[in-house]
Amino acid sequence: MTRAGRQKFALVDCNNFYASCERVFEPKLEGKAVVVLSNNDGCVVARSNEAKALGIGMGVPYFQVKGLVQKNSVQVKSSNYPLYGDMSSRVMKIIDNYSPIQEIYSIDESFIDLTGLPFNLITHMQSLRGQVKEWTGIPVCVGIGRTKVLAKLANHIAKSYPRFKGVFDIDTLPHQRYCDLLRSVRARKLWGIGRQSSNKLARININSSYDFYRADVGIIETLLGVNGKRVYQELRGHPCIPIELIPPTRQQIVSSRSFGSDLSDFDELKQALTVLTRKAVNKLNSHQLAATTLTVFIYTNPHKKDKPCVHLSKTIGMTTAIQDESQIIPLTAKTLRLIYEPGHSFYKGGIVLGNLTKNYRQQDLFSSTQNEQPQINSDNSSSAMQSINRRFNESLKYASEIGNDRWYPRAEFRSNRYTTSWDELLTV
DNA sequence: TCTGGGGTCCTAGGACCC
DNA sequence: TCTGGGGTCCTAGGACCC
Repeated sequence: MTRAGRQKFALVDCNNFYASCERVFEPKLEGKAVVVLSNNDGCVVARSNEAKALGIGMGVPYFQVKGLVQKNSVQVKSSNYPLYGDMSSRVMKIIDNYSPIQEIYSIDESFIDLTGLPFNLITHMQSLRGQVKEWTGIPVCVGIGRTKVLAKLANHIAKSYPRFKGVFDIDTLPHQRYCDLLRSVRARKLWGIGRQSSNKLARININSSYDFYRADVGIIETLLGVNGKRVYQELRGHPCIPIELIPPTRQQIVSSRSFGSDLSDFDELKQALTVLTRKAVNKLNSHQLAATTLTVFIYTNPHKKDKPCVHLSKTIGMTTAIQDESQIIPLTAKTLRLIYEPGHSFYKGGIVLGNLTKNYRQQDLFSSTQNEQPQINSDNSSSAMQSINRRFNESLKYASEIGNDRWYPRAEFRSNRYTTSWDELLTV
């Protein structure tokens, strides 16, 4: 028996989020098959229901479904992250009004804590759903359960069966019906059971969520480790994964891209990596963090079987944490120089700022301020540069950022940044 | 021709400590 | 001859998520 004060979680998940965002600003897409592509127009990362029905899979390379897309006049969009990010924050703000505790789990998902709320939860969540739709145009579904894994599963059911009108509480099922439901859902669908884990489970004849539910906990832990055990316990109604009220401080910041064209030339690579470094540093500063490691990497295309697959990377450590672009950008160039090998065509590259700490000034034990050239006050010059760039739309650049734009990712089907750029407002 | 980007956590193994 | 036990920290790789 569970103890009194049983918890209650809801997962609010936007339906086909990127595709839905595109529809808000282009209503003629309503009812049509829509797909949204990843950066560089590489893969399909979002599909409307109509596109799913055509058999366009999640994550498939775009070129593989181009024929299908043309034959069925599927509407294609490049991804437009400024737009999705802004729409996301609007949706999240509304959700926040429906519970005292909200965890923003991803760009299109929120967990909220409904424990002890004096409402009919189904009605409460129906009105959330209605308000998000009315105020933002984004359709959402809500799954309710006494653990996060169960709320996730309930959300899957809410999305799959229209008769629930977008809200489903899995705890309302009698035990027998709950077992029937588990039998109809593959274990792979459970939150936390990925491809490798489901393959391992299949080898001992665990295929459905019900098989998983009925399995021995010791076997699950041996096979899948503590994470698998947590999923197992949560599926049985024992909460193991708490709501994260405060987002944990991040441990690393990654900025990487696959390039619009393969790059061999050192200066072209340096240009691309400089721009990516500045993106990462902007993020670092916006979180008020500083980094003590920098990783630079460049890769050749692993899908080209006729050429060697080359992964070049190097991590360097700093004696003091740094957060200034005038320090980090030259380090990227220096590190790239160390790893660069001519003669390869690199299709992707990037940098990682790691071992992040709160941005406070720590003295370098090994540098003496005496007998040293006075340091240029890089702090002031780059903060001036940053404030100019904030005001004038990134108009100041480092010389090493300028060159040709061959590296720039493709985005053939990009919609406007309707909500974040004055030049790109929707005109009616 | 054409295959994303950004994260986290866990585990195993090695180096090192007393 | 006979070679413990317990711990930390770091790193690389794997797995998962959206």
